[in-house]
Amino acid sequence: MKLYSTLTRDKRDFEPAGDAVTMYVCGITASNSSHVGHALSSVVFDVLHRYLEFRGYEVRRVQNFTDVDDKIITKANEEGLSSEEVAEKYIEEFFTDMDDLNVQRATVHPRATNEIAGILRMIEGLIEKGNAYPATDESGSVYFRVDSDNEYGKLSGRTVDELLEGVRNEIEPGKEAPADFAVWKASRPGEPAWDSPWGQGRPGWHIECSAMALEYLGETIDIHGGGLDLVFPHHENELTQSESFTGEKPFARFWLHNGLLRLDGAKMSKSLGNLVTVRDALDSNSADAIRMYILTSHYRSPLLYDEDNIHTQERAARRLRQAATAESEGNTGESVDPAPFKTRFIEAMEDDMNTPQALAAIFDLAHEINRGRDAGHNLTEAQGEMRSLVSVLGLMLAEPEASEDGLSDEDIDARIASRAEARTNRDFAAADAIRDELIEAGVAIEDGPEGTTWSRI
RNA sequence: GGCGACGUAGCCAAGUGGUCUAAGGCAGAGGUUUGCAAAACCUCCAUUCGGCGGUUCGAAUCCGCCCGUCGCCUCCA
Repeated sequence: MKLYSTLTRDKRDFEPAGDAVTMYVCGITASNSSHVGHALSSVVFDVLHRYLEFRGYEVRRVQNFTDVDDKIITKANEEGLSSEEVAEKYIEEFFTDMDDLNVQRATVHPRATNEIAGILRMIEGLIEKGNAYPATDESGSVYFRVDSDNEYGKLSGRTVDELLEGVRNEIEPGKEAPADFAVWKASRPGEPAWDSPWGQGRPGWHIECSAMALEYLGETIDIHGGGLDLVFPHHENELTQSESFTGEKPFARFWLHNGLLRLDGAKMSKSLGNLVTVRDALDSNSADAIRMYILTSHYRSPLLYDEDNIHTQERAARRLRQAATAESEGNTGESVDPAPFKTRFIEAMEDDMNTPQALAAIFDLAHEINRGRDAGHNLTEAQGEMRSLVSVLGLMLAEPEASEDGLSDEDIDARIASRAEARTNRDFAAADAIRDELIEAGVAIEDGPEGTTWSRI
């Protein structure tokens, strides 16, 4: 499989260094409900995980939670809760959202606050090696000395000089140089805090990920993933900390970054106030439609959130569902051969996870199955293969469930029976009225040779 | 200001030197089927890839300029 790495800026053949693929994906900061941008990133790496397993690899994926940071503390103060309670609430919500999106759990979901010991070991090691130093103003914070790594900037393609050309560079007291960043933050009274050799404090954001990757995946990991907005400073800092601490390079063999979701032309983010939460999206769209919308564009491209465009995927999803459940009307002895479509699917996925092409192959297979159905060919093998390929993309092709205020299955069956009677009596006006009523209630019906079937839409 | 990405049919979106007379989805048109529909199937739907030049036997794909959109440089998937 070829994958594009942000570090080398090209596509390269990917093989895991060890027996299992080790993958670290940056998770959320548990200070708010997850939005569709988080869903995008999670779906992308979920599909990568599923595909690698489909190709026979064992995958060890770690996705962390940042459960202590300034925003969580602010939120806790606003809501009169503890930091832990806020984090717990949004972590649970994240899992519910992701379950509903059919995103599989990572192998491990570590939380920063459970990893303090490893974080402290790492900071102490960095100080010993001269890569970090306690704040010069004795505040109790610890900073990473960017100057100690002459390769700093290699991931984001920036030099320290360029970074300093940024508009604002307030030099925090206690820093030796403006580009240095905190690995340990001294806490103020009332904030969550842990004991350390430098006093009470909490870990800096970047060091958490370095420590958790080391703890659960080792000194060198195969794939590091996250949103494109994390390249700088988060991943740049994580990289320099990890390589400085372990002395092993590379920290990550492949750096994968998904393109960002935009809304009304701007990136979806809390600070801009243009959020659509995962829950909002799931309230008006099926998980399959949301996943298909994400997967019809390449993962590295930016994606514009558009409710109408997502909704059109419902119809596309239905098309696949129909093909997967179609029943052949004859028995010619011939079978629909899925092999060429499976080959196309694999070739597409092998090329830096080209899910739009992979989906195109699935749609063509669906087309072939439908043709085979009309021709009376055997569909069993093709439909089995189709379900297998579709599941690599995490699509469920499930019938929509009955909504609480909708008609029950029994109600629907009863109405269809009345309609059948009306049709037998050639009272088409009455029959059509029942059909319109069912459509209004979200039930589509189909008259076939063996009677009427229905499905929720 | 610095760094970078993108501009393909009505809409979404692959493709990045010849297999492109450009995938797939949605929408649309005609036909088969149907009491009528729906779904399905068949056929059609960009001589063209923001504009203008250039390189090349050959460019949507490379180079230059221009126009337009967007991202990062600060918390962010």
